[in-house]
Amino acid sequence: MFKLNKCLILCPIRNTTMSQVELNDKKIQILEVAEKLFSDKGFEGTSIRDISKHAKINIAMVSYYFGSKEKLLESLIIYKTADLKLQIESLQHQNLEPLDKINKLVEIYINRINCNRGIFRVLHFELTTKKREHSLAVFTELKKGNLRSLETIIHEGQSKGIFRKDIIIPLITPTIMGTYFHFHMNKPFFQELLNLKTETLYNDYIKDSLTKHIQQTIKALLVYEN
Amino acid sequence: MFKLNKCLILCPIRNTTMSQVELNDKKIQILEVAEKLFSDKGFEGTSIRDISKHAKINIAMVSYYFGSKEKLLESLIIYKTADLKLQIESLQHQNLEPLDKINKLVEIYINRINCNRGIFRVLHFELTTKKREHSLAVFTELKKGNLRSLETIIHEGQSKGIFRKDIIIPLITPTIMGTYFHFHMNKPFFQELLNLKTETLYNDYIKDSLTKHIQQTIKALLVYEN
Amino acid sequence: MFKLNKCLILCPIRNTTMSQVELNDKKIQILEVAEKLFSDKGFEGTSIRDISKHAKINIAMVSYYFGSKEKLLESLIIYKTADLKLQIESLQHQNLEPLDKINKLVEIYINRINCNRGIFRVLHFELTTKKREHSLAVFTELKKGNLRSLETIIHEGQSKGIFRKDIIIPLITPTIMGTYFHFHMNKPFFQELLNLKTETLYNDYIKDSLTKHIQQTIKALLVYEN
Amino acid sequence: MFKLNKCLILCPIRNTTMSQVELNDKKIQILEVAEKLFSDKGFEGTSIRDISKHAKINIAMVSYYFGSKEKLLESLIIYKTADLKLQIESLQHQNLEPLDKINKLVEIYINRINCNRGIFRVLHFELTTKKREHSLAVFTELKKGNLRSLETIIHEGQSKGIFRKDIIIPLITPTIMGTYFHFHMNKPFFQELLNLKTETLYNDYIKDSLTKHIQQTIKALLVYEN
DNA sequence: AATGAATGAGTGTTCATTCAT
DNA sequence: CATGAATGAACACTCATTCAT
Repeated sequence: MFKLNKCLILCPIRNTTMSQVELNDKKIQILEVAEKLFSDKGFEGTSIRDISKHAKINIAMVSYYFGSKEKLLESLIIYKTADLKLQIESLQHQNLEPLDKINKLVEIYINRINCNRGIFRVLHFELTTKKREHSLAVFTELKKGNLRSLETIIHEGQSKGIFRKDIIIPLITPTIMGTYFHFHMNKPFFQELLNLKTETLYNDYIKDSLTKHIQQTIKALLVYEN
Repeated sequence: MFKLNKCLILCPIRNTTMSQVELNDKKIQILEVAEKLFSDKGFEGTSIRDISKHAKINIAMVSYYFGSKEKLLESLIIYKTADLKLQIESLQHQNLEPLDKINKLVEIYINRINCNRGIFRVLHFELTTKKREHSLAVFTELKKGNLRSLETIIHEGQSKGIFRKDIIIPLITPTIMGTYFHFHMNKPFFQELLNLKTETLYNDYIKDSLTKHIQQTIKALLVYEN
Repeated sequence: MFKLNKCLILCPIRNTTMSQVELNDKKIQILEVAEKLFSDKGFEGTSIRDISKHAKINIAMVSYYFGSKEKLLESLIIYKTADLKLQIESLQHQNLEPLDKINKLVEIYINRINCNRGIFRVLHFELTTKKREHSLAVFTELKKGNLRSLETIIHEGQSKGIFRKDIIIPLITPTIMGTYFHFHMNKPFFQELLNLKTETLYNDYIKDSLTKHIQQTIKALLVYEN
Repeated sequence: MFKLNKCLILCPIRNTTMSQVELNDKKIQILEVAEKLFSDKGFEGTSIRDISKHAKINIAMVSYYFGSKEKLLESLIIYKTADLKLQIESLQHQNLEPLDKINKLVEIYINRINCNRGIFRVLHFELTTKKREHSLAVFTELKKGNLRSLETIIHEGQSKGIFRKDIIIPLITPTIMGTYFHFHMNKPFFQELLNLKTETLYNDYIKDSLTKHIQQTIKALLVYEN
């Protein structure tokens, strides 16, 4: 329960005014459905008819509201990534030890991604496809910002003598995010292996064990000296 | 040069007889083209027309040879994953220290995946889609086998007192593989960030710096004591 | 300058009350835009969206004002052909020699059609389509009236012994109008051929050379004896 | 009967090898249907469904055979205009008086256009639309060639002192063709007016009276001196 | 054994029109 | 009175697949 709340707080706030398109309830409904279907079946594997059926709206509404299927994807990405950046940035101004900041950062990352599985899946599936290199700009900016935040924290730890210096900082994010993604991509495999039969068990495992594993891994990498 | 050879040796041997379907040159040609296109544009984003055009074969050949587009994907997976398992298994019988075995294992993993980028991308993109949970069996067996090999090595290190014991072994593979995948999925991002303008530079970075980063990370995780 | 004025005088007077529909400024605006677009791209090739965009009105206005796209076309034809008939009729009561009357008639015809290129194009393109045989009534009446006027003049000339008698009067109008239309339908061809680079040059050519050619042709036909 | 034969002889020979696309029977069937429908309802007013229904072929065949609806139109134009030029050219080498040549030319023109009503309607309707200026090239060349033939004949007549010299030759074609077109465009009007109830009567009127009217007109224009 | 021809189902999109406000 | 939102039908076109040869 507590965790669920935590997640909701971190999830993107609905109906917030967006820079590009106004979002009424029906648009949001379409976006939510699209996120789920794109995430489940991929962009090309999802037809506008699918979306309209699940969202219980007329077929023509998607083109009417978003212009095209492609633009729907763009709107979806903008909508869902709108407030992703902020929390990481705020972290570096908190009064915490570098290691605690890193642990916190990992927790935020995993929690945030896990709450937004759908869109992150889309981001990874569709944006890395050569066809759609274009919509990548927003996502790239997000990654750059996050990397800068991470660098600030690690440099702080390095100058305090806590973190070792022979590490490649840009490769730390792949380790954090990649561990989560690889785990989640192989969800059925790990559900069977680790006996995580229900969604709740699976989610709890991510929030507890997996998060802890990643924190432990990053800590070891940053602190351990040969 | 040396590395390229190494890679070629590890890559799946062409024309090897397969259990299910006989592969003549034309079938292989189709499979190779399919791998590239599926990897670039996804399964749904690739049409049989695309494949037949690139493979310079008749459009009806794909259905004729493989039965359907879906079955082409299955054949592709079987074809490309056929000899993936063997080398990891042989590792545990080599006369090496546990840590060296781990380092070797990471190297083999990354090298193998990197040589087979295309099919791994397909495996991650298409097999994790709900639509195609079915073809997963082969892949699952592979993962289980690899996990057993890893466990053997780590248990050896643990019983020798070299590796710590409070680690979750099944989560180590996600860290190894996930780091690579996340890096590769964001190829354009890292190419710009790390100034890896050419394919050669990019590949060398993976084989040197990225592999070393993962080895360093896993080592730290296994060896470091709080 | 003089000719331009002349043209304006002959053009349909705006805001005149019509029998069937009242025309406010917005309706007229729509009609004018519709004429241009129908003329340029055809009836089927023009969408209500096009019209509403160019006329800067709401998309629903067209259906609201005119009932349907089809009825808009009808309204357009009625609106634009409303005062076409009058001037020809008045001609026969003027105190002129038959040949001068014919010359005058040709001039009026060509000038009038040229001033109303748009609607005449629509009349020829869309009304001759089997789909829309129905709206033809107005146009037919117009043609009948004009033919009667022409007959009166020619009969006058024939009874005066000026015009030959072995001519088929109803075929004279096709020669007059057809020459103009065929010229105008091949506008780009003749603009290149006759070096009529600007709109002004093109219009002047019609008002001078083309009109004279038609007058010369009709005169020869009427007067020449084998 | 005789006239029908004459027409058939002049009409484009089917199944003749074409430069660009091979035409099998089904393609020709589609082209014939397309010609009729485009002629009746315009290009935009005709849907691929219409064509496929009338030609009793699958909807997909049109795109399959011709690539697109637009390209179908192009193929149609090329197919139907392929052999239009030749006959006019051959005329100037015949041993005839200039006036007879002109009469012959008018007869050929009218006969040819009348036999190919459908395509000429398309040529005039669709090619003069701004949208499709592109496919015009073939047609333009045809017109230029025809104009040159006409000029040769008239110059011959002028140098022999038979034809007057104060005429604008390029405007003669509009008079010939335009008279026919305007007559045909107003087919229902003239059918009623001239009591041409059947198709045969209508066609005979064109071949006799209309042709004679045009010949008479052009002769008068060329020969008559003020 | 291999393929060109053909097809029905499905794609994303645009259409003219309606209707509640 | 006027309009933004919404809709079902139709659009051109592409899809994977089949089948006669």
